Amino acid sequence: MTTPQLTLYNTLTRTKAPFTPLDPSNVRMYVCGPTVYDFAHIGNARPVIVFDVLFRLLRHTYGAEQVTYVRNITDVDDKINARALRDFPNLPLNEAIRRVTERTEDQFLSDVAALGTLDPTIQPRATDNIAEMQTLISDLLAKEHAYNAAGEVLFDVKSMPDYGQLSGRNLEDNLAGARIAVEAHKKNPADFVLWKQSADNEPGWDSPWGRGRPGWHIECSAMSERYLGQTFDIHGGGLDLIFPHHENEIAQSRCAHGTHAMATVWMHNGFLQVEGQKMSKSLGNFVTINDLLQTGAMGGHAWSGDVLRLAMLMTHYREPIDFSVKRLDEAEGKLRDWQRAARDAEPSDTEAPDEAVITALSDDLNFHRASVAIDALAKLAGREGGEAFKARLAATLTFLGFGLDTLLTSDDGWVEPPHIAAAIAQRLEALNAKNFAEADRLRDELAEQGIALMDYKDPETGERRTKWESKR
RNA sequence: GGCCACGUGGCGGAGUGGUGACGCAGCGGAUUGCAAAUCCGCGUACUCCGGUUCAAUUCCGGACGUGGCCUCCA
Repeated sequence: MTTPQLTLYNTLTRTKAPFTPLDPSNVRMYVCGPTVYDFAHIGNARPVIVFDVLFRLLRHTYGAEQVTYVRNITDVDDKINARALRDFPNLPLNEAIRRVTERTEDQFLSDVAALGTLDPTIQPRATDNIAEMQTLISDLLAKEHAYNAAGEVLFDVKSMPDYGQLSGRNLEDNLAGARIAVEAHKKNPADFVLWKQSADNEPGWDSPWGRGRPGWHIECSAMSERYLGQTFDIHGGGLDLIFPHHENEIAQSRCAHGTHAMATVWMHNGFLQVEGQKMSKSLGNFVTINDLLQTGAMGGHAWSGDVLRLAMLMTHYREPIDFSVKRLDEAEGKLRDWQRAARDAEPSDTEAPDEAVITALSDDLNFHRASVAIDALAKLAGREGGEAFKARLAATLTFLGFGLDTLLTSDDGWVEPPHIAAAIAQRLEALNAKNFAEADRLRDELAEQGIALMDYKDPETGERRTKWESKR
């Protein structure tokens, strides 16, 4: 079977087009990662999950060793400084910052691992790439795309004739907005900082322009160049990064290198609301990945990471999502159906994921269409003689980053709490004595604990058996 | 104010210039001590107004609505 042609929507051209890697033996993707100052929220999880699916698809299409995926860790930022001062007021600043960034980075990595994501090939930190950033800034100054003013190095947007291509805005539009505070030392209000000076109580690095720290966009230009080259295939992130972040990355990289493109395809995931409202701390509906994994912040109980993953993928990545308990319930039900259907699949290293799933994903990551194919597969797997379908279903779920038994309970040697086994045995005794009232009482008692019983006949002996699952 | 997305049945969500995808929920049936699970069956939706067309939910224009960006933000 031939591999379907991958097509992707490109923000740069606002169209969907066939994807052709610059070098099929090394397909290169860069995704903007977290700024490590606080728990990642559920909105942060979306690009992580979406681009993980793309990473998996690229590995499937071009070969696992032929894909390089870089996701950075931003560990220099004024929000980090503020957090360090707040949380560790008695430590020296550098030590306090290190505590904040290490703790937050560890939390992020364990959160996203729970979401079923593969590790990116490389996860560079901004602070390990300061020298590279300085080289870029020097190049920009040498080519007169940047200037030094009031102790800052600024990018001169007027020096780039086609600035604004990605976001579809021009400098006049930006001026029309007129809400940008015009700073006197800027030649143009849209000019942005490449390097700024640090006070003694701020983190800083020595540079030709004095002790200071990098601006907000330069790190991605530096790290993508270092690990992926001056021009690479795919650059991804959230919708909100189109402007100014990605626009300015493009400006820096292209002007420094004299290239006509930084990345061929620019992909942006849509935004997310929580229960129909914009997520914000003031509304009190700010939900972190960790809240969902560990607490009852949404729906009164914790959720499995792969349920969060499916809830996120149920909607096309470019569409807005209303993240809600109802959605999570639906995702959990669907994933449980899939896991049940794949139960007892023969383990196999050679079984390939379902072709219809690959085809659907190859059409600009149409995950929902893929899930329809999985539904069909699950139905076939559940039937008599569905062994081959089971194996393919299991391979498909694994390929997509879902667990095979995270939602299963009493079957497959799942650990059964003794009190449940005892109650089930008692109930079967009552049933054999035709004492239905007592049997129903026991069943209700378990139901109150969230344990749902299901009776069925043993296929061999015709005897009544009872299985259970936790039900919320 | 400028720029950019998007508006499909109770909900989620594909897709298409011409016989209502699919899932969840719901309803009916089989099965069951009763349930659950499972299986079978059931749904005349495409924001509004114009235009193009033999034919539009699908193409074009406008209106309205929602969301995003223009300031750190996934």
